[in-house]
Amino acid sequence: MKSTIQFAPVTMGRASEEVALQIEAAILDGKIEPGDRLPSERELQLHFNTSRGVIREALQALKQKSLIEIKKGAKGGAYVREVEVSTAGESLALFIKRQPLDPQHLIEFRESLDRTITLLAISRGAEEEKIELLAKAKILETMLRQSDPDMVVLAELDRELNIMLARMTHNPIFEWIMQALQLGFSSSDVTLYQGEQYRKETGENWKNTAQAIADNEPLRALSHISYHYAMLLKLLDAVESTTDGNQKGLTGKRKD
Amino acid sequence: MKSTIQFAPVTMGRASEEVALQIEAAILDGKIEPGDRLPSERELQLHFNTSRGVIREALQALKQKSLIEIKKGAKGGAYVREVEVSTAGESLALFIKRQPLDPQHLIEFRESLDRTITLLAISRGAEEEKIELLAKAKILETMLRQSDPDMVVLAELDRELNIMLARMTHNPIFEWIMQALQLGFSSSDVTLYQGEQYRKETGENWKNTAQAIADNEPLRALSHISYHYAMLLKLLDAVESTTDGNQKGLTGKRKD
DNA sequence: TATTGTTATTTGGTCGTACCATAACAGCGC
DNA sequence: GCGCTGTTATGGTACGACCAAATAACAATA
Repeated sequence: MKSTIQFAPVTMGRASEEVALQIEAAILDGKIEPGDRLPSERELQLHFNTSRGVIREALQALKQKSLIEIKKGAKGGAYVREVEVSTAGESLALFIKRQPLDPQHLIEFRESLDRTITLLAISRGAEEEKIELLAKAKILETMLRQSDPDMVVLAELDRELNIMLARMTHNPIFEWIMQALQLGFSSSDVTLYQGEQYRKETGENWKNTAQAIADNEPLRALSHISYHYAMLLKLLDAVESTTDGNQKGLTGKRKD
Repeated sequence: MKSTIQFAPVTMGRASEEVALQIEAAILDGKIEPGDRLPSERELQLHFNTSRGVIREALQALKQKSLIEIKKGAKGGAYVREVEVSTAGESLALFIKRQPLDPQHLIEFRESLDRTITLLAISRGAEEEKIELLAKAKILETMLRQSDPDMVVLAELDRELNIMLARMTHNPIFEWIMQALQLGFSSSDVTLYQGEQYRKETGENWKNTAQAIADNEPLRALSHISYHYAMLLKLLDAVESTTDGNQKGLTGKRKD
């Protein structure tokens, strides 16, 4: 549609980066909007007066940043993506995966986050949201009572509960942080569920916490949260003392 | 050093993604460590039994994720990068640029974070750290009293204070989050300092808060923090009412 | 010996062309 | 109208060549 978009020809440095920067700037400035399709690689190749490889590398970079989405075939090409919460979370998740964290630090952070979120959820969350949260918590608890629950479904449900709670703050930043955390730790959290006692108490705690939230009783909710994390810490100590510490706990890497 | 690293040849789907995934996995599993250099593009081309373009696109993706760093010339190549905090911050910055956040949400998040961090800093921070924090806070306050302070230096000092406080929790997660936030919002924070009243009160508040921390008086510290953010909100309201709301406040984009 | 200038080699960066794979579309025949 | 088939636009892959930069090896010189 718009041939008015000006691309300066490129000569210096890493050409692909220049191209990527120019396109990124165009997107950030809103000159190209989400849903728009930018010219085909062969056209861009002409616009920028460069080779197709350069264009491809630039597009690859933008795709990595989740700025664009690339489709094959006719009418394919690079489409500007919509902004999503999860988008930003991925890199944080990657970061978390690489940096082995002390589980205690993680727990401490999560507890503080949970407390804040819970308080906000109580004061801001809609009635229906609280009811839905409670319902889901009850489902989780029921599932956890079973002798041989499906770990994957379980982890997913736990994840959903956390995110739902974060969403109830009606503050996207908390939702974003929570999503990132879930993304980063989802794989390791599963292992925890294997402890039977942990399962049982976790289920109860979720239910109790959700109940307290539904009843608008912040102190009771916080109390349950504290209990939950205290238990987690205790469990962690037990695990660490048995395995003699050559592992990194929650975020540790497991051998294949 | 280790030629034992096995790369499976690639045939299906988007080859470059496959390559990227395999290398990423190798890095994440610790099979290749930070500082290590992976084979040259031409060698990888053979390992993966693919074209050089594919390899280049894969490397480009990993570079974008800040997993590797690419150098030219002899002894050049792709080197596995050290993990850095700023890495995670960049995507947050991008996220914020595209999705202007409601300043109130931002303030809310920062306040909750500050409160948690402050409490932890009081209980965990070493004496010297507290003294240093107080010293820096006093410097900031002094600078802010001047009629024509250097905004850039000021913002930098403010940033340092925040990060130092976060570091005093002795929990790297808080430090990371704070760094990411500083990275993401640094540009917009500067504008705030232009309000004279804000400057003055902010300086005093930092000094008071640091003093309270040094004195191990959590409640007093929290009180100052609350006051600070309350003032920020008030100021924000004023700004928004005057500009008639066509801007996004803290995170809004400014015209060139 | 130490410093400096030169050459060679390695390695990423770019270019160009050809070809393949796929997704949408346009006809065509039924 | 339905379904098949070819057409076409477009990304994905493959070679092959050359350029540019960084380093190393070596020679020349003070």
